[in-house]
Amino acid sequence: MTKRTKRSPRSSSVTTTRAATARVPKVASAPLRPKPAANRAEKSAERRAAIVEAAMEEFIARGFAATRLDDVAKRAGVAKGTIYLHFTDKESMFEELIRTAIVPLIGNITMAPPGGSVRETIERFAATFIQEVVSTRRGDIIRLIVAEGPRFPAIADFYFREVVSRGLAGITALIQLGVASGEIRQKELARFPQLLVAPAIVAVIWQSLFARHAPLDAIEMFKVHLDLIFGERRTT
Amino acid sequence: MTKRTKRSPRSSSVTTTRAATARVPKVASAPLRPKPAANRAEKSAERRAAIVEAAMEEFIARGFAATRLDDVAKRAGVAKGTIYLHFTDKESMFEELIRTAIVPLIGNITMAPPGGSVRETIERFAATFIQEVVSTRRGDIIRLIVAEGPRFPAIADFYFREVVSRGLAGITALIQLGVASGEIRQKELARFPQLLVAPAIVAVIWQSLFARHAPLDAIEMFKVHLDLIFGERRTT
Amino acid sequence: MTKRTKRSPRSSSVTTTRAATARVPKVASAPLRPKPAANRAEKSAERRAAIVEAAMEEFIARGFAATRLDDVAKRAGVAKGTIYLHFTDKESMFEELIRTAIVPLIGNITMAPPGGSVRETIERFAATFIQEVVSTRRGDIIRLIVAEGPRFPAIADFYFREVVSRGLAGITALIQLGVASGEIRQKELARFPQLLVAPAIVAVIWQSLFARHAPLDAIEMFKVHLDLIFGERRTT
Amino acid sequence: MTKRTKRSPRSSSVTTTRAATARVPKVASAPLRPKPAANRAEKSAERRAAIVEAAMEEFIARGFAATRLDDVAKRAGVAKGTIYLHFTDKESMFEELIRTAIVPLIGNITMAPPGGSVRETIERFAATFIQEVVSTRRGDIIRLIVAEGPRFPAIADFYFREVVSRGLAGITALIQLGVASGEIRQKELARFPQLLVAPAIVAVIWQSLFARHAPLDAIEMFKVHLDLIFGERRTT
DNA sequence: TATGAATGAGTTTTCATTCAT
DNA sequence: AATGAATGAAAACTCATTCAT
Repeated sequence: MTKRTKRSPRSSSVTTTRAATARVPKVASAPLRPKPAANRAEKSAERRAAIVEAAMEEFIARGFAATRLDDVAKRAGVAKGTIYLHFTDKESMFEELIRTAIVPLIGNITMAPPGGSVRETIERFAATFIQEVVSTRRGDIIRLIVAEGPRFPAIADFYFREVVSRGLAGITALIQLGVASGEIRQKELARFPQLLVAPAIVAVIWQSLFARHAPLDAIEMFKVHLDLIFGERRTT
Repeated sequence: MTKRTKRSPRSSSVTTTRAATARVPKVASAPLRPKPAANRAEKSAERRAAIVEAAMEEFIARGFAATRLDDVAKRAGVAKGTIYLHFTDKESMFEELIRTAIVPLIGNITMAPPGGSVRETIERFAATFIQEVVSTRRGDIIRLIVAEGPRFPAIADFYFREVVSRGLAGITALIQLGVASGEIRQKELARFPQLLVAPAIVAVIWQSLFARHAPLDAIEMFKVHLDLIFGERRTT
Repeated sequence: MTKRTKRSPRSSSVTTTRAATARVPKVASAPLRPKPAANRAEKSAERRAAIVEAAMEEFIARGFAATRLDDVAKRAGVAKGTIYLHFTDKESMFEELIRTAIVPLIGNITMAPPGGSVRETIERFAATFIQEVVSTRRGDIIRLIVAEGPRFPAIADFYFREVVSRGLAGITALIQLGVASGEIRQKELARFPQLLVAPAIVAVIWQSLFARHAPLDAIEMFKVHLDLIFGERRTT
Repeated sequence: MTKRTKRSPRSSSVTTTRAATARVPKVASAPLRPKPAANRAEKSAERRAAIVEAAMEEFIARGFAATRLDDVAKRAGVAKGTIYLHFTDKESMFEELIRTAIVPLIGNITMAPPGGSVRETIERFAATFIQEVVSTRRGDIIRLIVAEGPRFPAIADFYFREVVSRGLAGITALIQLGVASGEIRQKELARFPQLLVAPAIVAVIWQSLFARHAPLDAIEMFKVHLDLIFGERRTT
């Protein structure tokens, strides 16, 4: 993107739609049919999923510019040309990948069931987030966005719009709930919902950069963080 | 190799004038001219500085892999080959840049004068950090480290050793001081000094990714953060 | 990397015709067409052969260091990148070329049919060698080995192992045969089989360096040489 | 040479002259004056000799194209620019070097004192040649000429004119002398004086390519060779 | 004269993209 | 639809040559 002079029409909306419909849950799909008897569409979808999976791994491991489509194809078990049957080019592939990657995240986030106290809700959400994101490959996606965001404004924009602003809105609501119920003393916290998630972000970064030097217990850290906000906790 | 065409005479249209202006004794010449006419060593140092500066800009803007040394040279106003007089190759240039970039950061961190309460000390340090790092180009260096760290383990290692572990050690000491003096109620905080700096990290990331969508008052956010740790502040 | 401008459509002006001509079952297609239309594997082999041929010419004409792969590609009628589909890099290409170049030589050498006297056998071999090597491009390969050997020890090693030591062993055997049969009086010759081939080597060198100043009748020279060894010959 | 488009006037005659007058016998010059008190001209001559010496080593080790003037300068202990005070460019430096390198060889060759039988004369000459050339760095110069000759026709021409044709003429005369005196039975040998020196050439090549695999006693080999020509020798 | 930093054309190598099969 | 050989623009790196000091 940075330097590309003329970009052929990429129709990001179309591409995104395609991604949404094509994306087949990798593990769940297998049992549906006996392996060999997959039809055209299914096979194509499988191939696409393999490419997406492989590309994700490579992009995470090397970043956008250093990733070779050759490697992606090899890892996905398809020919290089096949990638171009599913994606316009490397750049749009990357953008689409990042976009589709966060779909499940949003699902989990908004799915947070509302029962119990505000602290419990947040704790539950945090536990999920840490287990699903910080400790997994998805954390690397966040790092990837941090890494490539400046060069892919479209991604930063999309991410801000679809994830960050929504997520922070939800957190703000929770904080206000907590303030109203007296669980949270610091009213000002609602002005900076980022403060609530900051330890999670730091945990994500820590895992990919420094985990091997000094492992970090993200859950425990987050609990201490919540103690700062809600006051000393009683149990573990 | 054998193919090179003869080099055409460079800019100096009148070669004969050389004899007139040149021939100044090396060492004695320095005092003769005031500022603009630097000697060889100085000029070389200037060039190197220009390369470092230009490379920093390019690396920050594009990341390691997507940065072209051609562009670095152009931006620095030197020839491509000149870069190789100062750095072995692109990779070691990058590593050296990252390393030298944090030297001033360390300076500022360790320079923190010890007067006043723990909160005041931290507040002072945070203000400096935010002004000097979050709001400047140096914040991008942190983002760059986050972005390229996994591909440059040497950098992550160096950074952990020289900056992170030292910084966290200092912060831990401060926290323990605060706990001892009663300023900080949460003893557990000392186990996770990352919590103290998390908002600063988040601010850095926010600035480079989302600032244009929603500006963030990092200083104010940090104050609210400190209120969580030290209890409600009195003044603004 | 990110900078690439979109590739303009290559030579094939009418892309639509592709659908008509394509879609032929891979394996079955071969017999359909006679000679000019080679299949993929054949075409690749042809290309490789063209590269080998072109590279040989260039290496012989310029030596290793001064040869440009650009020229090799141009001469072979392929794109620069195509070379790298067949060879790892310039150096290994050179080494492989030299290695494969001598295979036919070895074939000819060992193929020497055993009939007649020792002198006749040697004469026959020498005639073959001179016709096939000294007077052809292959002689230049020998000169190339002499030229580049010191910088490519692997080549010198290989050549010594596969060609020189074997060839000299064979010659030694022949000499001993001749000594035993009384054809050769000088028993000591078996200690220096190099003496037998020395004129051929000198002829090779002479051809590439001095032929245009003074042509050399290698065959006649070799006959005189054999007269020294076997005694005066009867006919011319 | 091969590709160079425009060559600035190199005035090879002038250059050669310069070389002839500038060339100071390296070892003999030192005792003439106490080391530190060398004057301008002497210093310059010393520098030039150092460059010639260093260049020779490098050219022999790497060939023309692969030799870097940087390395030559370093080895000679001068600055890179200094080379250009003595030589027009790399190419003319190479040509001049090759030319001046054989001057002492010619000296030794023509200096051969005429006493004794033809065999003795040749034996004496061969011994000198093997000791002075085959076993020394000068043999590599011959190999260098073989290696680079085709790319430097001027060198091949010069060498043929100044060394080869003269040398062969001398050898032819010797052979005719031997034939006349009855020492040599093979009259035809005079038609191919190359046969006489072939073993020496082969020895030179063998030394640089295969000596480490199988050492070759060049003197002994040459004696056997002479036995072929003159008949069995009596003593060693 | 000597120096060596600077230059930039030239060379090797890579890799996104195309297209005949 | 899938393949993967072929392409060639672009990028890293080299090094002969220049020239200010």
